Amino acid sequence: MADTARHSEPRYGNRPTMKDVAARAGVGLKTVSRVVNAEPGVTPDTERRVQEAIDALGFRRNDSARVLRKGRTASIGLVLEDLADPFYGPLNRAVEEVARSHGALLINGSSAEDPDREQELVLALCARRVDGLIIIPAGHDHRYLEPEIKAGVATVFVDRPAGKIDADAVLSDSFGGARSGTAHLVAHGHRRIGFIGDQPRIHTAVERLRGYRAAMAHAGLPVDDSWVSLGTTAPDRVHEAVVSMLKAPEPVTAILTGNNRVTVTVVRALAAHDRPVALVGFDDIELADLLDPGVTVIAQDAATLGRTAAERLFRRLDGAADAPNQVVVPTRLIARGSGELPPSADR
Amino acid sequence: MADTARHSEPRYGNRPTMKDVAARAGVGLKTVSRVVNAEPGVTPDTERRVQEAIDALGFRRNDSARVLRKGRTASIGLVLEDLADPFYGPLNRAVEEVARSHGALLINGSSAEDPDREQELVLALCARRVDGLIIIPAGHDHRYLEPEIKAGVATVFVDRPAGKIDADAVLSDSFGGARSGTAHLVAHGHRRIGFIGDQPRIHTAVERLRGYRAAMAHAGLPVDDSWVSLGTTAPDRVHEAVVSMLKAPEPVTAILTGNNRVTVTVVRALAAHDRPVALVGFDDIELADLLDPGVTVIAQDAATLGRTAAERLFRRLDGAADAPNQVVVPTRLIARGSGELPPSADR
DNA sequence: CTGAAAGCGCTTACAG
DNA sequence: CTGAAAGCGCTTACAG
Repeated sequence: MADTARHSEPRYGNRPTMKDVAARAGVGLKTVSRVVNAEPGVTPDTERRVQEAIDALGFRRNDSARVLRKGRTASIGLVLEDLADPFYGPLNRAVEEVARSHGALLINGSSAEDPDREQELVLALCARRVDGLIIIPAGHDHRYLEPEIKAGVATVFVDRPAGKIDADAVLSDSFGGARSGTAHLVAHGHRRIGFIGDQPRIHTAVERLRGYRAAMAHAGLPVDDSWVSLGTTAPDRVHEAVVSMLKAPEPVTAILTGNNRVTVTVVRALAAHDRPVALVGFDDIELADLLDPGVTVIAQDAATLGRTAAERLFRRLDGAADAPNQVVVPTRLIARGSGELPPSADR
Repeated sequence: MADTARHSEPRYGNRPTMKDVAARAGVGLKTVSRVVNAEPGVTPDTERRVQEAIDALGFRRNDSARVLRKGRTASIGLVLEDLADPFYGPLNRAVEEVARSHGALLINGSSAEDPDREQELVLALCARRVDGLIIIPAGHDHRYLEPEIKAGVATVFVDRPAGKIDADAVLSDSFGGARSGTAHLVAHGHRRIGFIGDQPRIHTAVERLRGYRAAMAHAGLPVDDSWVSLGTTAPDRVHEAVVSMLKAPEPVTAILTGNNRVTVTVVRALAAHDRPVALVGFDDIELADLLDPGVTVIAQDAATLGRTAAERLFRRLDGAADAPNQVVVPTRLIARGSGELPPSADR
């Protein structure tokens, strides 16, 4: 009764509050709260009066205030590498669906493969007090997250593991996938096989290289340094790598690529090449079956990756306190033609 | 001094607050606030003491509480159709970049082309008091948003216009794009051209159909009912549409598709067909240049769509109060072969 | 330079 | 069935 109507500074809006509704309906604040939250213990008549006031004023509960009092924000953060990368679309959507089924909203953003930007974004999300975080890490040192995790922010890494901290992670079987893709090429008669991957500071790039090397070693095949190229996925860089591998005195007869962006560029480069070169790509790509030859790939299940990570997160939020663990999601080789080409006649 | 340490209920965490920091540093709350927000008027010595307390406790400002007091949440909502659809990836990312440059976080979600889900999501975002909304609408009646917009939630529609309310919108030139794509096919000698589009309740689907019809009319060509098929983008549905158009006594010799998902299915269907059929697709698709023939498309600029919408939104938030308007982003025809095929010999 | 009080819009824990 | 008071963790507007 003391401080009724001191209007606030120009904010974006000037929305009615529960206090306004209470005043208009001639009831107490708590009664409005009961109606808004469908709590029992309100006579139909009172409820009707409150509801009328709500409708007349266009009241909508401010969940930001609610959240402050309740302690949970019912929101989770998802930090991925690039919202525009089609590989992450299904992962993003899968996380959203799980969040939705738990009544939580999804805040997300791109790290742009920049560790500083990742940290900035993650900490901004912590400051907003998201209940949990799902992170596709760009950096390799996540000790900055320790105080947050200790303070109760559930965190699950996906696609790549956390660096220097012990945390839940859901990963694709990069090593196994690359190994089986390479073995597939070997089985089709190739002995000089190139590998073009992403930057070596990216975990999956290193794992896939390891898988490639393991398969080559298993087959008793040497790996020439010039057959391996790790770097950015910029088309120019990848294109040069292809050209140099094919121009060498002992040119490769097959190539294994480290991810979808590399695959696309390699397909373009090979289309311009005179001699057929076999190709197995990591990650499935749209229309791969319609190219000539169809592109043989090691497909990851991005949706399963996202769903598994989100389910793990909500289990943590529901109190699961077991030790952090890693889940590995299998990959699947899909033969479509490019990986089954025989080596072209040795010069 | 009265209510020092009454520990709260089990929430997710139990983080230190400014009060804790103040107590530990032996200063007032406001002094902590000054240090945390880098406001002037704190002696170096005091600042150091506060900073030490912050570090020791692992304090991080609760932006949720800050936001409640300040009135702006520094977050915007983006509601699109499907986070997994590659068409929306670049749009999503473009919105994120603009938001980021304004210090705002992005909350987003999928409507799954369901008007009820759209409304539910939008209102949840309003309850969180996002400063603004960018919406790719699924529904056709947005009057439910009127109280929110009146209350100050800036809103920009993108890709499709709002229904039954006057609001900013940023759209692709669907009509013009479809018209020029159709005219392109006519110029290459086609007279029986099919159109396979999305569901007629989707604005862009209708506009593209209109563009198709306008071009046909302009060329003095009749349009047989059996040449037009609107419906879901489910592969089965689209496949059937293709088959039926090609089986007719007067089969079409060219097809214009209404979006990327339809295009992909049509490409697959045509690959299995004996006779070449010309194709122009709405939306560019990855690897379109590598197919044989390359797929001629009407490319939309999804990133420009997103960037333009987000910039409009922040201009509104900065006070721009001019009447709602529509911005139309041009499309671009990219000839790659499939749209330049001549009509195959008349039966 | 520093801090106590009031308030942002809700919910919690009580008391009637 | 109903509501006044206190509090969530900050910032605002003052006063010293």
